[in-house]
Amino acid sequence: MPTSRLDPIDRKILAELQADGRMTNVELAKRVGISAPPCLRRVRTLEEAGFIRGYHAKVDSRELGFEVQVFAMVGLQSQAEVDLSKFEQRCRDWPLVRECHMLNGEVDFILKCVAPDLSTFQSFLTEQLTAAENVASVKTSLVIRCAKDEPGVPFSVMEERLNRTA
Amino acid sequence: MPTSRLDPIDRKILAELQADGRMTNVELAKRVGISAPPCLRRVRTLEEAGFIRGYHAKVDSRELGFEVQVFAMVGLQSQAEVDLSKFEQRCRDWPLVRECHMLNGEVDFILKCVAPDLSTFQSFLTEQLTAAENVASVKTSLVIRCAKDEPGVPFSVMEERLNRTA
DNA sequence: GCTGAAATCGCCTAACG
DNA sequence: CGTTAGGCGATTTCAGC
Repeated sequence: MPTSRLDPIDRKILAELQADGRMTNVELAKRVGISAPPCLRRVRTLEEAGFIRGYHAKVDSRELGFEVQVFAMVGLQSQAEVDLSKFEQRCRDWPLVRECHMLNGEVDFILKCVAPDLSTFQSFLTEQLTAAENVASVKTSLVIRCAKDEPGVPFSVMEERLNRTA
Repeated sequence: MPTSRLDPIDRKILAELQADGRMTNVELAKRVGISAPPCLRRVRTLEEAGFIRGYHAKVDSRELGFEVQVFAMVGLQSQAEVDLSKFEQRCRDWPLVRECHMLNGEVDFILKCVAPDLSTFQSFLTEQLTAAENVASVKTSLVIRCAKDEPGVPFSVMEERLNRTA
Protein backbone atom coordinates (compact mmCIF):
# COMPACT_ATOMS: atom_id res chain seq x y z
CA MET A 1 0.00 0.00 0.00
CA PRO A 2 2.19 2.80 -1.27
CA THR A 3 1.63 6.50 -0.91
CA SER A 4 -0.03 6.61 -4.30
CA ARG A 5 -2.98 4.88 -2.67
CA LEU A 6 -3.56 8.15 -0.87
CA ASP A 7 -5.61 10.79 -2.62
CA PRO A 8 -5.45 14.49 -1.73
CA ILE A 9 -8.27 14.10 0.81
CA ASP A 10 -6.45 11.33 2.63
CA ARG A 11 -3.33 13.42 2.81
CA LYS A 12 -5.31 16.36 4.15
CA ILE A 13 -6.83 14.11 6.79
CA LEU A 14 -3.40 12.93 7.87
CA ALA A 15 -2.08 16.46 7.99
CA GLU A 16 -5.02 17.69 10.06
CA LEU A 17 -4.88 14.80 12.52
CA GLN A 18 -1.14 15.19 12.87
CA ALA A 19 -1.71 18.83 13.79
CA ASP A 20 -4.67 18.15 16.08
CA GLY A 21 -5.30 14.53 16.93
CA ARG A 22 -8.32 15.26 19.07
CA MET A 23 -10.31 17.11 16.43
CA THR A 24 -13.88 15.85 16.13
CA ASN A 25 -14.77 13.92 13.04
CA VAL A 26 -17.28 16.54 11.87
CA GLU A 27 -14.69 19.29 12.18
CA LEU A 28 -12.22 17.15 10.28
CA ALA A 29 -14.80 16.43 7.60
CA LYS A 30 -15.53 20.12 7.23
CA ARG A 31 -11.84 20.92 6.82
CA VAL A 32 -11.19 18.29 4.19
CA GLY A 33 -14.37 19.10 2.32
CA ILE A 34 -16.44 15.92 2.58
CA SER A 35 -19.26 14.84 4.87
CA ALA A 36 -18.72 13.06 8.15
CA PRO A 37 -19.46 9.41 7.30
CA PRO A 38 -16.96 9.01 4.46
CA CYS A 39 -14.46 10.99 6.48
CA LEU A 40 -14.74 8.60 9.39
CA ARG A 41 -14.41 5.63 7.07
CA ARG A 42 -11.24 7.10 5.63
CA VAL A 43 -9.77 7.64 9.07
CA ARG A 44 -10.50 4.03 10.03
CA THR A 45 -8.93 2.83 6.80
CA LEU A 46 -5.83 4.95 7.38
CA GLU A 47 -5.56 3.55 10.89
CA GLU A 48 -5.92 -0.04 9.73
CA ALA A 49 -3.46 0.44 6.89
CA GLY A 50 -0.88 1.64 9.39
CA PHE A 51 -0.55 5.19 8.14
CA ILE A 52 -1.79 6.30 11.55
CA ARG A 53 0.03 4.49 14.34
CA GLY A 54 -1.72 6.06 17.28
CA TYR A 55 -2.85 9.27 18.91
CA HIS A 56 -0.97 10.76 21.80
CA ALA A 57 -1.27 13.75 24.06
CA LYS A 58 2.04 15.58 24.03
CA VAL A 59 2.94 16.20 27.64
CA ASP A 60 5.47 18.68 28.97
CA SER A 61 8.24 16.45 30.33
CA ARG A 62 9.94 19.11 32.39
CA GLU A 63 6.74 20.37 33.94
CA LEU A 64 5.92 16.79 34.89
CA GLY A 65 9.15 16.49 36.78
CA PHE A 66 11.37 14.89 34.17
CA GLU A 67 13.99 17.60 34.28
CA VAL A 68 16.70 15.67 32.50
CA GLN A 69 16.74 14.70 28.86
CA VAL A 70 19.73 13.00 27.36
CA PHE A 71 20.89 11.69 24.04
CA ALA A 72 23.09 8.64 24.41
CA MET A 73 25.28 7.26 21.63
CA VAL A 74 25.90 3.59 22.10
CA GLY A 75 28.53 1.41 20.47
CA LEU A 76 28.29 -2.37 20.74
CA GLN A 77 31.00 -5.01 20.69
CA SER A 78 29.13 -7.32 18.36
CA GLN A 79 26.95 -6.12 15.52
CA ALA A 80 25.58 -9.55 14.72
CA GLU A 81 21.86 -9.34 14.18
CA VAL A 82 21.04 -11.45 17.22
CA ASP A 83 23.11 -9.12 19.40
CA LEU A 84 21.58 -6.00 17.90
CA SER A 85 18.12 -7.40 18.58
CA LYS A 86 19.01 -8.26 22.15
CA PHE A 87 20.13 -4.71 22.79
CA GLU A 88 17.00 -3.30 21.17
CA GLN A 89 14.85 -5.47 23.39
CA ARG A 90 16.67 -4.19 26.43
CA CYS A 91 15.96 -0.63 25.33
CA ARG A 92 12.28 -1.45 25.01
CA ASP A 93 12.33 -2.71 28.58
CA TRP A 94 13.98 0.39 30.02
CA PRO A 95 11.30 2.98 30.71
CA LEU A 96 13.79 5.86 30.80
CA VAL A 97 14.70 5.13 27.19
CA ARG A 98 12.00 6.70 25.05
CA GLU A 99 13.57 6.25 21.63
CA CYS A 100 16.11 3.85 20.24
CA HIS A 101 17.35 4.21 16.68
CA MET A 102 19.96 2.09 14.97
CA LEU A 103 22.39 4.22 12.98
CA ASN A 104 25.03 3.84 10.33
CA GLY A 105 28.49 5.26 10.91
CA GLU A 106 30.76 5.06 13.90
CA VAL A 107 28.08 4.65 16.53
CA ASP A 108 25.52 1.85 16.55
CA PHE A 109 22.55 3.36 18.36
CA ILE A 110 21.22 6.68 19.49
CA LEU A 111 18.90 6.73 22.49
CA LYS A 112 16.72 9.52 23.72
CA CYS A 113 16.31 9.23 27.47
CA VAL A 114 14.42 11.12 30.16
CA ALA A 115 14.87 11.10 33.91
CA PRO A 116 13.54 13.00 36.90
CA ASP A 117 17.01 14.21 37.85
CA LEU A 118 20.68 13.75 37.11
CA SER A 119 21.31 11.20 39.82
CA THR A 120 18.51 8.98 38.55
CA PHE A 121 19.96 9.18 35.08
CA GLN A 122 23.48 8.50 36.27
CA SER A 123 22.33 5.44 38.15
CA PHE A 124 20.64 4.20 35.02
CA LEU A 125 23.70 5.00 32.94
CA THR A 126 26.24 3.25 35.13
CA GLU A 127 24.18 0.37 36.50
CA GLN A 128 22.04 -0.47 33.49
CA LEU A 129 23.13 0.94 30.16
CA THR A 130 26.93 0.88 30.39
CA ALA A 131 26.78 -2.35 32.35
CA ALA A 132 24.61 -4.13 29.81
CA GLU A 133 25.90 -7.11 27.90
CA ASN A 134 27.63 -6.26 24.62
CA VAL A 135 27.78 -2.51 25.26
CA ALA A 136 31.22 -1.22 24.32
CA SER A 137 30.88 2.54 24.65
CA VAL A 138 28.34 5.14 25.71
CA LYS A 139 28.63 8.87 25.12
CA THR A 140 25.93 11.06 26.59
CA SER A 141 24.88 14.63 25.93
CA LEU A 142 22.47 16.52 28.11
CA VAL A 143 19.76 18.54 26.41
CA ILE A 144 20.14 22.16 27.43
CA ARG A 145 17.01 23.32 25.70
CA CYS A 146 14.66 22.29 22.94
CA ALA A 147 14.22 24.71 20.06
CA LYS A 148 11.89 22.60 17.96
CA ASP A 149 9.92 19.43 18.52
CA GLU A 150 7.47 18.77 15.73
CA PRO A 151 6.11 15.26 15.55
CA GLY A 152 5.69 13.46 12.28
CA VAL A 153 6.44 14.63 8.78
CA PRO A 154 6.18 17.93 6.87
CA PHE A 155 3.15 17.50 4.64
CA SER A 156 4.05 20.72 2.84
CA VAL A 157 7.16 19.00 1.48
CA MET A 158 5.08 16.02 0.43
CA GLU A 159 2.59 18.15 -1.49
CA GLU A 160 5.30 20.16 -3.26
CA ARG A 161 6.88 16.90 -4.28
CA LEU A 162 3.66 15.48 -5.67
CA ASN A 163 2.94 18.68 -7.54
CA ARG A 164 6.34 18.57 -9.19
CA THR A 165 5.86 15.07 -10.59
CA ALA A 166 2.20 15.67 -11.45
CA MET B 1 2.34 25.07 39.23
CA PRO B 2 4.63 22.20 40.18
CA THR B 3 3.94 18.51 39.84
CA SER B 4 2.67 18.41 43.40
CA ARG B 5 -0.36 20.27 42.11
CA LEU B 6 -1.27 17.06 40.34
CA ASP B 7 -3.22 14.49 42.28
CA PRO B 8 -3.31 10.78 41.36
CA ILE B 9 -6.35 11.29 39.14
CA ASP B 10 -4.62 14.02 37.15
CA ARG B 11 -1.61 11.80 36.65
CA LYS B 12 -3.83 8.96 35.50
CA ILE B 13 -5.54 11.29 33.05
CA LEU B 14 -2.20 12.34 31.62
CA ALA B 15 -1.01 8.76 31.35
CA GLU B 16 -4.19 7.67 29.59
CA LEU B 17 -4.20 10.57 27.15
CA GLN B 18 -0.54 10.05 26.41
CA ALA B 19 -1.33 6.44 25.55
CA ASP B 20 -4.49 7.25 23.57
CA GLY B 21 -5.07 10.89 22.82
CA ARG B 22 -8.31 10.27 20.99
CA MET B 23 -10.11 8.49 23.79
CA THR B 24 -13.56 9.85 24.47
CA ASN B 25 -14.05 11.79 27.66
CA VAL B 26 -16.51 9.25 29.07
CA GLU B 27 -14.06 6.42 28.47
CA LEU B 28 -11.33 8.48 30.11
CA ALA B 29 -13.60 9.25 33.05
CA LYS B 30 -14.41 5.57 33.48
CA ARG B 31 -10.73 4.66 33.51
CA VAL B 32 -9.74 7.24 36.08
CA GLY B 33 -12.72 6.49 38.25
CA ILE B 34 -14.69 9.74 38.22
CA SER B 35 -17.71 10.92 36.26
CA ALA B 36 -17.41 12.67 32.94
CA PRO B 37 -17.94 16.35 33.81
CA PRO B 38 -15.18 16.70 36.41
CA CYS B 39 -12.95 14.65 34.17
CA LEU B 40 -13.43 17.10 31.32
CA ARG B 41 -12.80 20.02 33.65
CA ARG B 42 -9.52 18.43 34.70
CA VAL B 43 -8.46 17.90 31.12
CA ARG B 44 -9.14 21.52 30.28
CA THR B 45 -7.19 22.65 33.33
CA LEU B 46 -4.26 20.43 32.41
CA GLU B 47 -4.30 21.85 28.89
CA GLU B 48 -4.40 25.43 30.10
CA ALA B 49 -1.67 24.84 32.67
CA GLY B 50 0.59 23.57 29.90
CA PHE B 51 0.91 19.99 31.10
CA ILE B 52 -0.72 18.94 27.82
CA ARG B 53 0.87 20.71 24.87
CA GLY B 54 -1.23 19.22 22.10
CA TYR B 55 -2.63 16.06 20.60
CA HIS B 56 -1.12 14.50 17.53
CA ALA B 57 -1.75 11.53 15.31
CA LYS B 58 1.47 9.57 15.01
CA VAL B 59 1.97 8.91 11.32
CA ASP B 60 4.25 6.34 9.75
CA SER B 61 6.96 8.43 8.10
CA ARG B 62 8.32 5.70 5.90
CA GLU B 63 4.92 4.58 4.69
CA LEU B 64 4.16 8.18 3.81
CA GLY B 65 7.18 8.33 1.57
CA PHE B 66 9.72 9.84 3.96
CA GLU B 67 12.20 7.02 3.59
CA VAL B 68 15.15 8.83 5.08
CA GLN B 69 15.61 9.79 8.70
CA VAL B 70 18.81 11.37 9.86
CA PHE B 71 20.36 12.61 13.06
CA ALA B 72 22.64 15.57 12.45
CA MET B 73 25.16 16.84 14.99
CA VAL B 74 25.88 20.48 14.44
CA GLY B 75 28.73 22.54 15.79
CA LEU B 76 28.65 26.33 15.55
CA GLN B 77 31.47 28.85 15.33
CA SER B 78 29.94 31.24 17.82
CA GLN B 79 28.01 30.13 20.87
CA ALA B 80 26.89 33.61 21.79
CA GLU B 81 23.23 33.58 22.72
CA VAL B 82 22.20 35.71 19.77
CA ASP B 83 23.92 33.31 17.39
CA LEU B 84 22.42 30.26 19.04
CA SER B 85 18.98 31.82 18.71
CA LYS B 86 19.53 32.61 15.06
CA PHE B 87 20.43 29.04 14.33
CA GLU B 88 17.44 27.76 16.26
CA GLN B 89 15.17 30.03 14.26
CA ARG B 90 16.61 28.67 11.05
CA CYS B 91 15.85 25.15 12.22
CA ARG B 92 12.27 26.12 12.92
CA ASP B 93 12.01 27.39 9.36
CA TRP B 94 13.37 24.21 7.76
CA PRO B 95 10.50 21.73 7.35
CA LEU B 96 12.86 18.76 7.02
CA VAL B 97 14.17 19.45 10.52
CA ARG B 98 11.62 17.99 12.93
CA GLU B 99 13.55 18.37 16.18
CA CYS B 100 16.33 20.65 17.29
CA HIS B 101 17.90 20.24 20.71
CA MET B 102 20.75 22.22 22.14
CA LEU B 103 23.28 20.00 23.89
CA ASN B 104 26.17 20.27 26.25
CA GLY B 105 29.51 18.71 25.35
CA GLU B 106 31.47 18.80 22.14
CA VAL B 107 28.56 19.33 19.79
CA ASP B 108 26.13 22.25 20.02
CA PHE B 109 22.92 20.86 18.52
CA ILE B 110 21.35 17.61 17.54
CA LEU B 111 18.76 17.67 14.79
CA LYS B 112 16.33 14.98 13.79
CA CYS B 113 15.57 15.29 10.09
CA VAL B 114 13.32 13.48 7.63
CA ALA B 115 13.39 13.48 3.83
CA PRO B 116 11.68 11.64 0.99
CA ASP B 117 14.98 10.27 -0.31
CA LEU B 118 18.72 10.58 0.06
CA SER B 119 19.20 13.09 -2.70
CA THR B 120 16.64 15.43 -1.17
CA PHE B 121 18.40 15.17 2.13
CA GLN B 122 21.82 15.70 0.61
CA SER B 123 20.62 18.81 -1.17
CA PHE B 124 19.33 20.13 2.12
CA LEU B 125 22.53 19.18 3.89
CA THR B 126 24.92 20.82 1.44
CA GLU B 127 22.86 23.77 0.29
CA GLN B 128 21.08 24.71 3.50
CA LEU B 129 22.44 23.26 6.69
CA THR B 130 26.18 23.15 6.08
CA ALA B 131 25.97 26.38 4.14
CA ALA B 132 24.15 28.25 6.88
CA GLU B 133 25.76 31.17 8.65
CA ASN B 134 27.77 30.25 11.74
CA VAL B 135 27.68 26.50 11.10
CA ALA B 136 31.15 25.06 11.68
CA SER B 137 30.61 21.32 11.41
CA VAL B 138 27.87 18.83 10.62
CA LYS B 139 28.05 15.11 11.20
CA THR B 140 25.13 13.04 10.01
CA SER B 141 24.00 9.52 10.79
CA LEU B 142 21.29 7.74 8.86
CA VAL B 143 18.69 5.85 10.83
CA ILE B 144 18.81 2.21 9.79
CA ARG B 145 15.83 1.18 11.82
CA CYS B 146 13.81 2.31 14.80
CA ALA B 147 13.56 -0.11 17.71
CA LYS B 148 11.55 2.11 20.03
CA ASP B 149 9.68 5.38 19.66
CA GLU B 150 7.56 6.13 22.69
CA PRO B 151 6.36 9.69 23.01
CA GLY B 152 6.38 11.50 26.30
CA VAL B 153 7.40 10.27 29.70
CA PRO B 154 7.21 6.99 31.64
CA PHE B 155 4.45 7.51 34.16
CA SER B 156 5.40 4.25 35.85
CA VAL B 157 8.70 5.83 36.89
CA MET B 158 6.87 8.89 38.15
CA GLU B 159 4.50 6.83 40.31
CA GLU B 160 7.30 4.71 41.78
CA ARG B 161 9.12 7.87 42.67
CA LEU B 162 6.10 9.43 44.37
CA ASN B 163 5.45 6.23 46.30
CA ARG B 164 9.00 6.19 47.57
CA THR B 165 8.82 9.67 49.06
CA ALA B 166 5.24 9.24 50.29
C1' DG C 1 -16.29 1.42 -5.74
C1' DC C 2 -17.41 5.93 -3.97
C1' DT C 3 -20.40 9.73 -1.63
C1' DG C 4 -24.11 11.92 1.01
C1' DA C 5 -28.81 12.07 3.84
C1' DA C 6 -31.33 10.53 7.48
C1' DA C 7 -31.86 8.43 11.78
C1' DT C 8 -30.29 6.46 15.98
C1' DC C 9 -27.29 6.22 19.60
C1' DG C 10 -24.03 7.94 22.59
C1' DC C 11 -21.11 11.71 24.10
C1' DC C 12 -20.15 16.42 25.32
C1' DT C 13 -20.83 19.98 28.29
C1' DA C 14 -23.38 23.36 30.37
C1' DA C 15 -26.05 24.36 35.03
C1' DC C 16 -27.00 23.09 39.55
C1' DG C 17 -26.76 20.74 43.99
C1' DC D 1 -17.40 15.78 42.58
C1' DG D 2 -21.93 14.02 40.92
C1' DT D 3 -26.49 14.33 38.58
C1' DT D 4 -29.46 16.02 35.22
C1' DA D 5 -30.54 17.38 30.70
C1' DG D 6 -30.30 19.55 26.12
C1' DG D 7 -27.60 19.81 22.08
C1' DC D 8 -24.18 18.04 19.23
C1' DG D 9 -21.22 14.50 17.36
C1' DA D 10 -20.45 9.65 16.06
C1' DT D 11 -21.82 5.88 13.52
C1' DT D 12 -24.95 2.83 11.14
C1' DT D 13 -28.23 2.26 7.44
C1' DC D 14 -29.68 3.09 3.13
C1' DA D 15 -30.19 5.34 -1.25
C1' DG D 16 -27.86 7.59 -5.31
C1' DC D 17 -23.88 8.78 -8.34
